[in-house]
Amino acid sequence: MTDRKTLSKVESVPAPEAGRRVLIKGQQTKAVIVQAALGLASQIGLDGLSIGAVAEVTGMSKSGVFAHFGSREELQISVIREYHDRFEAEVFYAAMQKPRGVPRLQAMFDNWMVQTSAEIDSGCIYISGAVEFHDRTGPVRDALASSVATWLTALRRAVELAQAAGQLSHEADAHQIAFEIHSLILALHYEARFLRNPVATELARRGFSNILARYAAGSTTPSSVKTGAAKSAKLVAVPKPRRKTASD
Amino acid sequence: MTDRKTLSKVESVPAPEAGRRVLIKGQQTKAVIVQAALGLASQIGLDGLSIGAVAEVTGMSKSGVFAHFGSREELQISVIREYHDRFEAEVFYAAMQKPRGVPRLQAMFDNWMVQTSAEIDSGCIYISGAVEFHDRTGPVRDALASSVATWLTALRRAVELAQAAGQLSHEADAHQIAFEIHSLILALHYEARFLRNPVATELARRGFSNILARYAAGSTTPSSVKTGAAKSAKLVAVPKPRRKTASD
DNA sequence: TGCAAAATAGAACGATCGTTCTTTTTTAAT
DNA sequence: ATTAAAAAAGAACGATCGTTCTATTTTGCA
Repeated sequence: MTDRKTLSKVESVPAPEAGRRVLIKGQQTKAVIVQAALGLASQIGLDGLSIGAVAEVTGMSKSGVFAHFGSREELQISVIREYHDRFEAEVFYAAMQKPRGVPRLQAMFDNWMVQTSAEIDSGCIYISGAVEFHDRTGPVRDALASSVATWLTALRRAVELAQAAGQLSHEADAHQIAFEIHSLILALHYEARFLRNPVATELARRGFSNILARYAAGSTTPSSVKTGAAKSAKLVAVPKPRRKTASD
Repeated sequence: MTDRKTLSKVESVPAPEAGRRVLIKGQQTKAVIVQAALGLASQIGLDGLSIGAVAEVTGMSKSGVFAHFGSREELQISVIREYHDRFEAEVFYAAMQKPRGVPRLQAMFDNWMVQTSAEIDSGCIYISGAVEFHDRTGPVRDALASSVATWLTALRRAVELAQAAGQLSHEADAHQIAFEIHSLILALHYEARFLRNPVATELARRGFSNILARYAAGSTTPSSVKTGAAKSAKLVAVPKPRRKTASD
């Protein structure tokens, strides 16, 4: 039940139909707790997230907070779900409104940059969590890895759609392009947040432009990007087998 | 005293000349402790490094370990210095034997890849430490940031030398190229260590090849070269006072 | 071989943590 | 308004942490 995968806002409220007594107060405060916990976890990490700190922030008692989750792990997982939902809404869904191809890919990156730029101050649990749960096992790690993998898969699919639309060349594997995009975000976070490099944001943006230019369909030189849906005359090797691109 | 900067193996042993009684036993066990502590910190992070764990690994008592450092922070700083020295020897100095330009830059990246590949199992305190000490202050963070910044500066200088030698174009700023190289290493670590992506190493290598190809002098903009000692236009990062940087 | 200094061990401290148990307060349907 | 369930508080537990203090052992020069 750790899986989040795609959109599934369901399950949040246990549906008051069957149960005789339905107290919604618990769900409300639970939501408040999760929001506060996400704020804390972003700053000090999922691993450093303590129930006592959450209690202090929300003005509750430790046991009061604890009762809503039954364990710290469950609280951590709730935080991951909350972050997943927010990220999905603000980065993924927002970009899905753009037409397939480079425009959508560009929107994904732009939204991701906005998100990451905000996280230069607040922190990012996808990045801190990766470090904290490197070689651990258990439901928290699974929830985190699953959530990240879902997003990276969506990113790669956007690259594939851009290739299918003839806007990016098939010269490189979609995995390669997605990897390079991901790497820019990681470097932005590292250099801006830790090293306090004020130009990191610009470096990341330029890096993305370089990637688009390099893989622009039909251009061997990164001089221009062809936005037309021209069929790419592949000058270079390896025509990739097409994949069933789950349409939208 | 937190600074490490360039090579300076001095200071490790307090020089037995003046002191009347010199017991070297302490230095020996201290070195053993630091090595063990580095091994532990690589796995669980600098922040998770506990004196009790180090004591258990080395077969000593907590207070016995503690006495060598006086505080946990000092132990952490010793670990950072140890890592810095190893990294410098195996990645930086080893590459400095190659001729300036692309060969040296390639060697730096190759050595870095070897180091990072090994750290997919063991962990890397430059990466975990960055997450743990994001928005903290104090000597530990300073030591860590200083050490990382020193290496990234060396990397950027290698890029500049390759540009000066006419092997890389001046189309892009050296900061941009160094940033993109750094980003590949970070993504390799993230995807290989956390997401267990088995092809991450290959993706990173190919990414570096792409960078070299993109910025190969004469490929896109045949901006011919100034072989003179190119003055680096500094726009950057970490305003540190310059130090005697062994020219080469 | 003595002997002081250095190195190490051992026990205990206050603090914080997640968790459990018990008690009190609040909620919402009757 | 009554009342039982749900929500929240409060106190206490065992464990772990960094650190301090006091003994004990080991070291290396005289």
